[in-house]
Amino acid sequence: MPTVSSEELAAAAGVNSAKLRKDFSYLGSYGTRGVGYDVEYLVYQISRELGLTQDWPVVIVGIGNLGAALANYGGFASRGFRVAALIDADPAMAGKPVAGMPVQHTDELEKIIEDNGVSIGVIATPAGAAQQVCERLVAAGVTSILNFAPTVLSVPDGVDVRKVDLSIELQILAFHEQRKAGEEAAADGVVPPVAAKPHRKGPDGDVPAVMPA
Amino acid sequence: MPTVSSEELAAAAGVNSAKLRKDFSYLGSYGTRGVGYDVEYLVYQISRELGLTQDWPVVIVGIGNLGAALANYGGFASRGFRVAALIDADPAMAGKPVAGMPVQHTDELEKIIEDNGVSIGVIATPAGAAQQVCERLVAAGVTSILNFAPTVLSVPDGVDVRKVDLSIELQILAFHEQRKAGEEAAADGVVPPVAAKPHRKGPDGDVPAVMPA
DNA sequence: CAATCTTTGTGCACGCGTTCACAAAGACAT
DNA sequence: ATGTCTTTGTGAACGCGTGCACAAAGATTG
Repeated sequence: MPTVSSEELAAAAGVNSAKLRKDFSYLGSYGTRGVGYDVEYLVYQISRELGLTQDWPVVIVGIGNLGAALANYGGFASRGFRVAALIDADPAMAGKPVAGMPVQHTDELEKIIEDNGVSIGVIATPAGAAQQVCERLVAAGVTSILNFAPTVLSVPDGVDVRKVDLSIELQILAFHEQRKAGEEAAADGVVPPVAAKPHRKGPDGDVPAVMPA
Repeated sequence: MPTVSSEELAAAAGVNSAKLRKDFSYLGSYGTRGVGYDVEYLVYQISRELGLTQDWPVVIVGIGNLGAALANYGGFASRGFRVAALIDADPAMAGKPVAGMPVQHTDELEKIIEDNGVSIGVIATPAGAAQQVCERLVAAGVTSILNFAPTVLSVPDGVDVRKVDLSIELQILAFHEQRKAGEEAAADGVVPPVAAKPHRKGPDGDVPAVMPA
């Protein structure tokens, strides 16, 4: 029986082995003392807990470049997601195949959601259309929304929204890039604009808490 | 002179006003006691610290659906990012206009990066090509990489990589969706599969620490 | 100019998550 | 069967970030 120890997994993942064992114990995944965790059982437990063993039908609304990219993205199927439908407001798109699936018109939205028991919707429309689409999704029974449109959606209680802003990640890179440049300049004896007057150091001594590492 | 107090900002952002003041004090942004912060100066300070006032030329490699979506994304320009070039390995794409800009062939990669002083690269290629593209970017002088390809990139020290996995956000939604369903079932007296044997509760009592809220 | 009022900047304490460290459990060898 | 060795599961301690609370600063008013 193939097994792994918490120590091996921790080293591979770069985390503390005790934390890993605590997290596993939360799942109720019993390991065997002196041996480790049964790999197969562990994979199953984690998959189940994360919802990977379930079938999650999702609809993608707004089949522009981003919507098409999402429809073609291979990572969904392997994680239990099934693209139930591609929906777009443009009548010219209707019937057009994207990722081997015909695009359907927004008029069909409610019917599609009810017929497929969809509870997760992806919004990849322009910002202007997002709120309206959101409301129709929610009214039709969707309770989780992944929003790629650059707008903050307002939803009733009980509905989860996650907003993905593609430029935020770039922002973070630029922030670090800037401080790389600043450090070099400092090493050269030039005062960098950013660190010109470090009035006070943050709690971690360098990076403000609001900025992800 | 228009001003804001930390209290107002904190209420608007839904955070603690003391934390907000601490973060501001890190920036060296002096407020005026009894008055608050000068809005204009504050905006400038934060923009500068975050790198929004700088010009960040970026290249996007891999102009498929996702690359095109990124090229068309409006949120970049307003945050100091300038798309210096779109690069693709397909010779048929070369010269084709995307987002009002001709796609250039991978052969030009090194020259483009050096000519434009690019230090940030975006990889939107298929998984198979990502590592190779990454190495060429790094060799040409790029020190920050935003990776959309579903692969873990290995890079030398001093190079930052941020990986964006579009399915992770869906995963998180599905996780919460699952526990919503579990709670309903529990309320109905049915034992949900997830919470069937909660051997041990996590530190926060419910959600394991590895799962974002 | 003195008194009062508002809001900042920050020391201090509390709480939470991570890590340490070890007893208990089970495998494996003798 | 007994002892040894490995690895789990978890209580306890440590450290860090968040929030409280207040003194200092400056504006504003009489």
